[in-house]
Amino acid sequence: MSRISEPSVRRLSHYYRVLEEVAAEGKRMISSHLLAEREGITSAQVRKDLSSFGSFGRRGLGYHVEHLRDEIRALLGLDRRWRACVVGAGHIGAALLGYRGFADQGFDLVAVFDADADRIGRTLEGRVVRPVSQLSAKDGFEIGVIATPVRAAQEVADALVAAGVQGILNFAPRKLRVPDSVTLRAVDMTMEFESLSYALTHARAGRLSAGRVRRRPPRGRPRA
Amino acid sequence: MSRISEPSVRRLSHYYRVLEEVAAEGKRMISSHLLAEREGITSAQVRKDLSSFGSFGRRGLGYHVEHLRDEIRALLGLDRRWRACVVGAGHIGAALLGYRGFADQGFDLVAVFDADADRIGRTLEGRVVRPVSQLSAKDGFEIGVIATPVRAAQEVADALVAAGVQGILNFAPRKLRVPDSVTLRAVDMTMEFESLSYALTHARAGRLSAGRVRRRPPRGRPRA
DNA sequence: TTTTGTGAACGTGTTCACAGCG
DNA sequence: CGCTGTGAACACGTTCACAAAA
Repeated sequence: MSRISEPSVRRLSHYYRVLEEVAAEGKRMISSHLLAEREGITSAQVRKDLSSFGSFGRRGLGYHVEHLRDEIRALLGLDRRWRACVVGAGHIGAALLGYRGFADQGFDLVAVFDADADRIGRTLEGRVVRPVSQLSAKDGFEIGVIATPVRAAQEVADALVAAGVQGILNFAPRKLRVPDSVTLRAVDMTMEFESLSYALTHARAGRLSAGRVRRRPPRGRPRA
Repeated sequence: MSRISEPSVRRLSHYYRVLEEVAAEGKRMISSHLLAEREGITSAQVRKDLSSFGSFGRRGLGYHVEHLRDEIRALLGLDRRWRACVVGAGHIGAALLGYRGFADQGFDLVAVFDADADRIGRTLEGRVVRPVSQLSAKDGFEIGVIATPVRAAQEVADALVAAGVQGILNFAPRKLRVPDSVTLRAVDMTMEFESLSYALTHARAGRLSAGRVRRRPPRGRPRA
């Protein structure tokens, strides 16, 4: 297990979901081809990804569903719980706090902060909104989620770093600067809309890059 | 302007934002180096990206801020308005409908649909929630946004396609199947959390791929 | 001199194709 | 035979480095 590419890690998340589904269906083994099919990628890609982490499959048989699922869960760090806080008690903050799926995956959004005096003290999805000035290391947050307006985002990022978070998930449409020791991920909805707009605008002019269409492999046996 | 890569289009969105800021600051010209600095990429990348769309710069001077901004706006298809609808009147739907930024970029979220009888008829961010069964081609939606629970996502995607949308933005954490003629983009918050979790889990073991750190170019003149 | 535009070099991720094992 | 694991080939995106233009 040497250097793992980021796209590979993202695919791991997908494999994990498929495996959860397949496990629920009661299947015991799954082939790289079947795993790939649900994902829209090639079976070679699946095998490459998995083999870069270890030898999880059995030649001639495929992968043991539950075993592989557990291995991936551990690889992704989902076999533990993460303490996270949300900064920004607006619409997005509320949406995040209200979504049960995160807790199911081990992400506990245990606190909400906001700078707006009108919001402080009110309850949002069961958590009392605290003033952002109270953000400190003694709460032991490992992850900070930024759900503020753009103008506040960098300032909040700095505060989160000062509070000792190891990772930040940023929902504000702005590139943030954080020290190398802090991991940053961004969800940029505005950019996604714009990327869609670009694709639609250029779609009829020859289907340029309008959608990352991925051909399924020919599926027949290799010629010659 | 031949084949444009998707990463290149996404960077275009960033350039656009920087140019809006810089234009507001009253600057007339900007160099590829300055554009790159705000973005954390190399100036060569900026020039490559821009030159793949046309010759917008002037050697020795840089790029004219307002002109380049307008060119990119047109390239991204932001010089027009898009009719979009949101399916799913839950937290995420509400967050999207409540965010003014989309309208500012030309995306009009003109309607909300939901399958839940309790929600239908209620008002959400100024729009009356309509039954998802009413979704039809006569509303002329160009873009459909899926903000439903996972289990409903594929069904809703099919309905949107039937209603004639050209593009779909999916917020449900599930791979969707749509015809090639429809462009699909996905915002997967769950995956983003998991990617963060992976990075944090493996961070101390040698800083593998924990954060896509991009070095600024050496900045000195080329040696030799 | 400054800074763009771009072919060439490079690096990285994906696909192929087959050896190896069950 | 079926299917994984993997080196080799390939495709693609990024960076370099320099000629051309202002």
